[in-house]
Order: sequence, then C-alpha cells, then structure tokens
Amino acid sequence: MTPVVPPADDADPPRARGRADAERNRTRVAEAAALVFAEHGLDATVAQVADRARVGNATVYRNYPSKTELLSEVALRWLVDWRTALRAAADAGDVPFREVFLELYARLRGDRLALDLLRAGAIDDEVTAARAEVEALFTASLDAAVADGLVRPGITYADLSVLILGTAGRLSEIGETDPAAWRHVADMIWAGIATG
Amino acid sequence: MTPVVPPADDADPPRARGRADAERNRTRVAEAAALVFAEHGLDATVAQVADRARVGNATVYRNYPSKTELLSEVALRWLVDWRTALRAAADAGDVPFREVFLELYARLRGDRLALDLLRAGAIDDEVTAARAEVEALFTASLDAAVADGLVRPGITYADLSVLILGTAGRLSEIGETDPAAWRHVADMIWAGIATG
DNA sequence: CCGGAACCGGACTAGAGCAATCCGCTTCGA
DNA sequence: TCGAAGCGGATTGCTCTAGTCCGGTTCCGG
Repeated sequence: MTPVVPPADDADPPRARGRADAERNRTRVAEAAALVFAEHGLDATVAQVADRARVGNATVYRNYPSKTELLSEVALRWLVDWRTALRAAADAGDVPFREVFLELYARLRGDRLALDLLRAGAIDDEVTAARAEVEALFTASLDAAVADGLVRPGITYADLSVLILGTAGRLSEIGETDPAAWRHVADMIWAGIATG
Repeated sequence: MTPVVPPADDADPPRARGRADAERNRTRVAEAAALVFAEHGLDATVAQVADRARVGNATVYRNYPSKTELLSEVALRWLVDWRTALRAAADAGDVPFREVFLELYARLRGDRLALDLLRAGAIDDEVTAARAEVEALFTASLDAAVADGLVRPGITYADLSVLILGTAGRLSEIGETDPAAWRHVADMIWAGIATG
C-alpha cells in the first residue's frame, strides 16, 4: 500500500502543487472571479473572468471543471462569511436586530452575486444548504426582534425578503453604489417595520 | 386630385379594412400581446405572442412591422391609462397621495410590462415621453404630499422609485399575485415614508 | 543550459434562443 | 368560380455562451 505518489507534504499552502506560474494563475483567476461575479452576479461569463485575470479562458477551465464550480466557490465564501457573522451575533445574544439588518444591506451593496444568491441562486447543493442556514439564522434574529417588540408583529422573513432583496436589487440595477444612498433606503425600510 | 382610393369611410371601426378573417386575427394578436407582455414583460418573445393568439408568427409581423412596434402599442395603452388617472387625481385636487401610491401598486401587480416600463423601458420616443409625463405627475403628487406634511421630508421620487419598483419587482419575481400580499408590502413601505 | 513535461492563450465547436423573412398552400368574397 | 389576400411554420441569419482543442511557450530538474 505504500503510496508511489509524491511526498504530499502540503503543509502550509494547502493547494500549492505544480509549477509556480500555474499556481499564480490559479490565484489570479480566483481573485478575478470574485470581482467579476460581484459586479455582474450570475450573468457574468467565463470570458469576463478570464479577461479580468489577464488569462486565456482555457486557464480558467484548467483550474475549475466548469463555470458552476467556480461560481460555487465564490458564492460559498460569501455565504460562510455571512453565516459566521450571524452566528457570532446570535451567540453574543445582545446584538440588536437593527444592526443585523443594516449589516445585511452593507454586505449586499456592490455585490450582485450575493444578491442573486439570496434571490434565487440554485448553483449546487452546498450553496443551497448554506443559504438555507443563513436564512434560518436571519429569521431567528428577526423573530426574536418581533418577540422583543422591536419589530412590528406580523412581519415575517418573507416580508423582509421582499423589502430588502427588492430594494437592494433596484439599487444595484440603477448602479447606485453610494453607501449613504443605500443607508437612506435601509432607514426608510426600517421605519416601516420597526415599532413606534 | 379626386382620390382613386376607396371611399375611406372608416367611421366606427377605425382600422377595419381588408378581409374579415384578417381583421379577426389582428384583434387576436393585440389581445394576446397584452396578456403575454403583462406576464413576461420585455422578455416576452414574438413566438409566445403568436402561440397565445393561436396564429403563426408571420401573422404577427403582417400586422406589426416589428416586435418593438407591438410592444410600443401595448406599453402606450398602459402609460396613457395611468397618466389619465394621475391627471384626474391632480385636477380633483383632494386625492390623498396615499391613494395614488396604492393605486400604482395595484396597477403594477401582475403586469410585468408596466414594471419593466418604469424600470428602464427604452422602447421608443413616444413611450419614453409618456413615461416622463407619468413620472412628472407622480412626482408632483409626492411633492405636494411632502409639502402637506403627509410624507416625511427628504423623501424624493428617486427614493420611492427604489422602494416601489424594487419591491414590486421582487413580488413579481417570486410569482406573488395575491392582492393582499401586495397590499401588505405597500403598507409597510407607506409606514416607512409617511409622517408619524 | 538543455530537453521534455507542464502549461499557456485564443481559435474553434456546438448548440441555444431570438427577430424577422420566405414560400407553398388555404380561404375569403366579389 | 377564381384570383387576390391571407395564412402558418419552416427557415435564415444573427448573437451569445459554455466548454474543447491544439500549436506554441515557459518552467525547472538534472
């Protein structure tokens, strides 16, 4: 059973194998993908990613078997990050829902992929599962706020989904990137759902 | 100069000329177009309209020179109708802005073309002009409400555009057609923009 | 510094989706 | 009855995109 494969001492760089230039390209592609998907969401094309990375499209496919795979990697990064933040807030216990709410707006601003993910994003099972977790955590936070009398009774996750994803989508659509403008909209929404 | 063309007594049916079956088809196409565009907005295809009218696609093109022309006719119908309503409200003078606001929500529900028109709809100059008029009338109504202290100061047409078009777009996207659900969202938005 | 393996870019393939046209056949109506 | 008006759907021509192929280039161990 003694393996014939290389020593496999992938200690520090978990994926650093093969030629150095190839590794450099892999990084470039990943970084470009993050930017391009943030800008164009699910509509981004592989060619756009390749161009941004200053690389041929074949190089993208050499590192990722399909566009879906690439999308999934970027999507999961966002979802896991947001999930971590939500869990931390839940664990702390004393984070007001308003902050969670505003934080979501801030994370959606300028990130069309994030928006697309929460809107429909059926990329693969892993992403779907992560999204479900994130939604559950957010819902729990909202329900607690309703129970505490911070948010008007009768307001559900479905309602907030329409309000937040709808307005964030529209802001993206018109190319609004000013944080103050986003904040202004968030404040109006908040005024509509908060108690007195 | 005595014209050789037919009597041209197009009194009652302004467009009734040619064979009866052709006229019938023209009507079917127009009706189908209204339904299909309402359902799919600008994304609707000519083939969908033809199928809905139970007609070959060539019949559509026999009556309308291009898809744009067809779209324009349907779009103008909606815009002129809404403009008329807005003018009537303005002339009456005592229509509370809240009613105008709710009426817009009602008119956007189940009509994706209307939504697309207000969101971006650059179909042709006529449509663009009609939309501009409609926006001006709505803005005037909003500004009056702000002046009257019914709507919080600092709320602009741009704000309402994001709130209304965003949420209506999202409701359409998820296929929500229940009037009560739309009304619920409208009420939340209203609570966010109205004074005390 | 050499040679072959690994890697590269971009031309290419395959296929979907669409507006608009063409044309042989059918139906209307004088 | 018969010719013109009208018909449908096959077809064309275009755009756009995911994914593959291949001749040339670059890296790096010996």
